[in-house]
Amino acid sequence: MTSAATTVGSSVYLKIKSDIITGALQPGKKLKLDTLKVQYSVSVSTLREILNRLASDGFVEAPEQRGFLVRTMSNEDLIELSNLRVLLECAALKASLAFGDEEWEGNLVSAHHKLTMIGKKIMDGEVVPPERLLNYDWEFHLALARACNSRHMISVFQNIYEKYIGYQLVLRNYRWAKALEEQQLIFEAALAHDSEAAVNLLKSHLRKSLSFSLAAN
Amino acid sequence: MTSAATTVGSSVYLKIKSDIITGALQPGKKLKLDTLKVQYSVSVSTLREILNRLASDGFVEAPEQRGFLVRTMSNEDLIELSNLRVLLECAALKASLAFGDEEWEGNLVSAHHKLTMIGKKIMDGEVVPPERLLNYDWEFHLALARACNSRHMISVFQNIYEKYIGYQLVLRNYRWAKALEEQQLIFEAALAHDSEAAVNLLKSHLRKSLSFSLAAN
DNA sequence: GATCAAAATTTAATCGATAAATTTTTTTGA
DNA sequence: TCAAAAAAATTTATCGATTAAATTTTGATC
Repeated sequence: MTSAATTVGSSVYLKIKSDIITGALQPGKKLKLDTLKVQYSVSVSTLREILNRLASDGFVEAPEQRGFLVRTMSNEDLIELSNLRVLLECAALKASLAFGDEEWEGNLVSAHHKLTMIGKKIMDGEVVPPERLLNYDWEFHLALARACNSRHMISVFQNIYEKYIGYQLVLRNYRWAKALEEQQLIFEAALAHDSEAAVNLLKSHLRKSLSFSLAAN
Repeated sequence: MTSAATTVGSSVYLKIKSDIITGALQPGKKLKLDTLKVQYSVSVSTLREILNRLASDGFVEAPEQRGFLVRTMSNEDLIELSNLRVLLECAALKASLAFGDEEWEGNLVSAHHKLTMIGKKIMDGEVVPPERLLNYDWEFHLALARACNSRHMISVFQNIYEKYIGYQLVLRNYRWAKALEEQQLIFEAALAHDSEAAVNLLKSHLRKSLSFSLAAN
């Protein structure tokens, strides 16, 4: 999801963020400095830098004078994040379809192919680490949005996506088969440069994904 | 724009952020730890926590292993931020008009009144600190969006607004008269619960504001 | 005079220690 | 027995110092 890091600070940042997204660090959990210090082999100062970043990102809450805790996520939050995702991702997709060139299409085909491959493996009962699948899911959705010509848009979208996705990662049996079908249709509409169809299919995909998560709760 | 802070960390955070927005710390400027440490009377560790937060917020760039610098802003950035503002603020306004109750309207009337008052003072040639005006501008736009029932939406919107507004703050003679007229019309349409008109007026206001900033560059 | 390498300097990243605040426990008095 | 106050323990916020990396300067060579 992000590139390799060279400093202690950024590698532990990525690790903790990933641990929050995957649920290894559970929502609401108190993040005590002395404990984390040992767990991640890092000093308090560096740890505090990391937790401050994560607080700004919205993965950690930081009530004044009483440390840090993993952000909690209500159904309300999930709905809000999903709505934001629809708003941002649909706008980005529309722009991508307007601006996208060969470079963009090539990247999209590649991302779709990888997602399909790993999807088949899962359907065949093969054991696949969930982070791997999530990564391909992200790459596909990023590929759709990428040609929108707006770094700021992509950056906001990525943050919202990451916050949203944690919820689904916990669901052990997500509706992978259905999701893959829907993504296939989005892909085809995008390649055909049928903007309206692609946007509607994406919107519907995201809404169904939300309903499933809410129901499975 | 934000409430008072109790710790050294958060008060200096607000100060530095404000200094970046107002241009007291100029775009591209290297933020050397030893220098800032003295300037803001704070230790390196606390300073680094602050700069990490600002980096996540997008006000500061933090290239690996080479410290921090104030983020630069190209015309391209300004256009992207304006487009995002249109997308987010219009969606929020539409939702506000659907959900908004008496509480919301009362707050909006108050924000509009304050903005109008200070606008008149400026037109009369009175000297008003730009941060004050900016604060009222923010309060008005926040009041429009507030009833959208989405904390996440408001939080993203605020971040984009703050990044965008820095540009205009530098312009000593902004088109205040015109802007106030436009905001008056938006206000009236919002109170009349004319969703389509309000959204279109807001969109047009934001586009004109962008054009002005680009031309004045 | 230009180019590269090595040394010196500056700057950033990381660490452990102290001070300030919060939370928990114990004590005291009704 | 309970509640409030005081004391102790834990935890956070802040600081200064050390280590490591990047940048600049110097000096040697072509």
